[in-house]
Amino acid sequence: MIRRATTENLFRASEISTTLAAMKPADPPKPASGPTRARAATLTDVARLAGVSVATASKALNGRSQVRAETRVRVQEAAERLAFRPNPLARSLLAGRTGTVGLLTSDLEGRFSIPILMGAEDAFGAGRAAVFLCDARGDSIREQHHVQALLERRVDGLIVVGSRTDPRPSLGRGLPVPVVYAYAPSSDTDEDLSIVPDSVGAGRMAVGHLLACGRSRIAHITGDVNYLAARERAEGAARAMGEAGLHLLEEPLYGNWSEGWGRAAATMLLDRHPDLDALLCGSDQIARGALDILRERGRTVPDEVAVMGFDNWHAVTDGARPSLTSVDHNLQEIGRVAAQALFQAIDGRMRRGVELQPGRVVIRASTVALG
Amino acid sequence: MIRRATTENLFRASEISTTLAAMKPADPPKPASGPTRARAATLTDVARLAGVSVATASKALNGRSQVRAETRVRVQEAAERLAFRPNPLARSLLAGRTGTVGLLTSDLEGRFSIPILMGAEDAFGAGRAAVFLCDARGDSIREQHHVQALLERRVDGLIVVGSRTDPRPSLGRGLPVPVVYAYAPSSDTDEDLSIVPDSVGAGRMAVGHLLACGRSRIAHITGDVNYLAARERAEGAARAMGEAGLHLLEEPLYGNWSEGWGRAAATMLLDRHPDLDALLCGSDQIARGALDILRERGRTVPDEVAVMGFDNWHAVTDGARPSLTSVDHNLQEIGRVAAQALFQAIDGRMRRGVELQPGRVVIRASTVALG
DNA sequence: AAAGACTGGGAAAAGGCTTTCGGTTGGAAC
DNA sequence: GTTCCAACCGAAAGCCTTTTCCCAGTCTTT
Repeated sequence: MIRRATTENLFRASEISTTLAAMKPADPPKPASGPTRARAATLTDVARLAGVSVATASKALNGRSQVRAETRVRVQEAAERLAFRPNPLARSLLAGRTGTVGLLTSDLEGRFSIPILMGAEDAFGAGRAAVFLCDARGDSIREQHHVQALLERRVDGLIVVGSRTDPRPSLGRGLPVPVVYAYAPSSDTDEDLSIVPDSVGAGRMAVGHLLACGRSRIAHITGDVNYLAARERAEGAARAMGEAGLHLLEEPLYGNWSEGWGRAAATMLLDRHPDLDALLCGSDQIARGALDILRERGRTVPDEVAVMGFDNWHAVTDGARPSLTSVDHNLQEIGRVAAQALFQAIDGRMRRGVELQPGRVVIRASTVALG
Repeated sequence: MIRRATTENLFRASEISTTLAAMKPADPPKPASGPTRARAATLTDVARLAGVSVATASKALNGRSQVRAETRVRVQEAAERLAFRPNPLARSLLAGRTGTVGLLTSDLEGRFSIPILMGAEDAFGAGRAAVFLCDARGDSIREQHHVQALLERRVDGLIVVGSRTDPRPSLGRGLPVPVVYAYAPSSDTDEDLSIVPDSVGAGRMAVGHLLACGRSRIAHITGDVNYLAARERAEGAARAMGEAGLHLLEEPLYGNWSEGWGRAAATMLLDRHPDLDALLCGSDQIARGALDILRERGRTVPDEVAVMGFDNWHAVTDGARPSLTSVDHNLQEIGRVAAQALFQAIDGRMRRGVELQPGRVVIRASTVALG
């Protein structure tokens, strides 16, 4: 059966939640008219089938030592037969730990959050913790709300993923569980742990690659000056030039992160420095714009001018002509490291401060050694 | 403090998990050396402070009728004072429902999953359910594994998000909780519910827009023929032409989803049909490639040739010259509808079959009325 | 042979909450 | 003065698992 959505079933989620406590106290809601499903086997069932007490059954299944081997086998077989799965609710009610963590993103749209989230999900999955995903959509009220909801659910810890590398307000020191900040560091650097990309290092690394290609007349176009990432990459680039006894052709050109700005800035630079032999662009999109202008002006890439970007965004780098060399920030690794640090913190070994994760240069066709 | 990652703390998550039950039965693990945190207030605390029994406290806070108004207020104030939050573990242990759902994606990288996930997360958040995120990375073994893990956690339902609109294997009929498939429909259309984009309708809609712009010599370049989405959009496009008493200039050109293919196909088409006045491209990236060729050939867009794509991927549409008209599949809405349907299913009102969600044309500068 | 040391196993408590059911009160009805 | 009925409240059971503690054997020691 194929049905097309009509207006009648296109209503919003807000209408779903069962009407909340009106003014008048109401008595038990209708007795769940849903189909009765077969009840899952409990430890009691297993114990009965194996002919032992629940205590023994528990010990047998959890590998405690006070059980005879033969009894253990009998219990295990019983558990197998009944497809018994211990109820994690009961288990964590007792243990105080739930084996869950909260992953709080500020905006899922941002393409930077996703790889981090993947890395974290991966690490947690391997460590047998489940991840609650919450998206605050850049709204701090909503964020606060989600934090409360997660704490009520007794998560064992939180990872807060930002969408920019600029410091963000800390969730505060009073939380009952450890928190790790990823990508966007917490402003409370003394107390909190943050895992962030090494932007200065990335800038340095990029220039290093261009220098290694024999380029020396290098200009830098980058994005919004209000982004710490832009300023730090520029700083790293300038330092790397300085250490080689060189200077950028001129001060970095700040603008925004768009292709349009890449085109505009590249046009200006080509007019002012017709002899430039490399263009370092603050993002792949800016680089993409610059590439378009270079082709229109008849400057061959990479022979006459080498071009590189940041972010290693495949959709952009691979479609470019020629394909674009770019600095990858290893975001997935940031997610993994954050998850691993959170595990440690939950175990009582909390690290603090800001930890920088190195990036790497991914070489494609837009850069090549001179001559 | 700022630290740079060194090899010693760059180890993998797999090393984290505490060594699993070796052959020899082992006794209780070390007694959690973590710092002791202030215990959260329980219902018992509230009851004591309010001078009532836990039973009354529970009834007062849950709006049951058997409580005097004055007593209720006293309990509420006590709860307030202690910042009491009911422990959801205890609550759902009793109720059988956890208020959690599993969101199973096949690949987080795919940019199609993300908006769906956002829509679902949004709807669930509004309905006060928490979302467990799991990424199967396109591996069915891993998927099975995650399903088991989610069921063990007693989720109330599952949403399975695919990365292509081609049907995918059903998780099966034996599951103890309802499942809704989003984007990729289940192959078991009789039993399962799937919410998918209306690709035929999208193709029809696109051609409709071009016809409305007064175009009639229209060609269609699209992606991989193995993708149902490609074939269905082409079908919709062909039908819309037929209904207008027209035909596409030639059969749809299938290739892949890249800019490179867009350039190659556009080149061929311009050679064969120099008089074409519109190019319908199966993805924004393909359209982007086509735009590049048109500009290089000196054909003005949109005056001479109108161009449009599918997916409404902002990063691509906005940077294009001129900005690209595209069909948006309303993926976020698909996520929302799926979440809402799952809620209903959990309440015992399960829908079945395949439900199509309509897309919409987002008009930008690459299409305009002729003359 | 008596005392101690293990071993295997069970009873019971704990964890926090909801719900059932029975008991108490005060007032209205007879 | 009894009977009945609400309204209100509390004791206790139940959800499912883990852990502590104790008991009954069995095996070593002197």
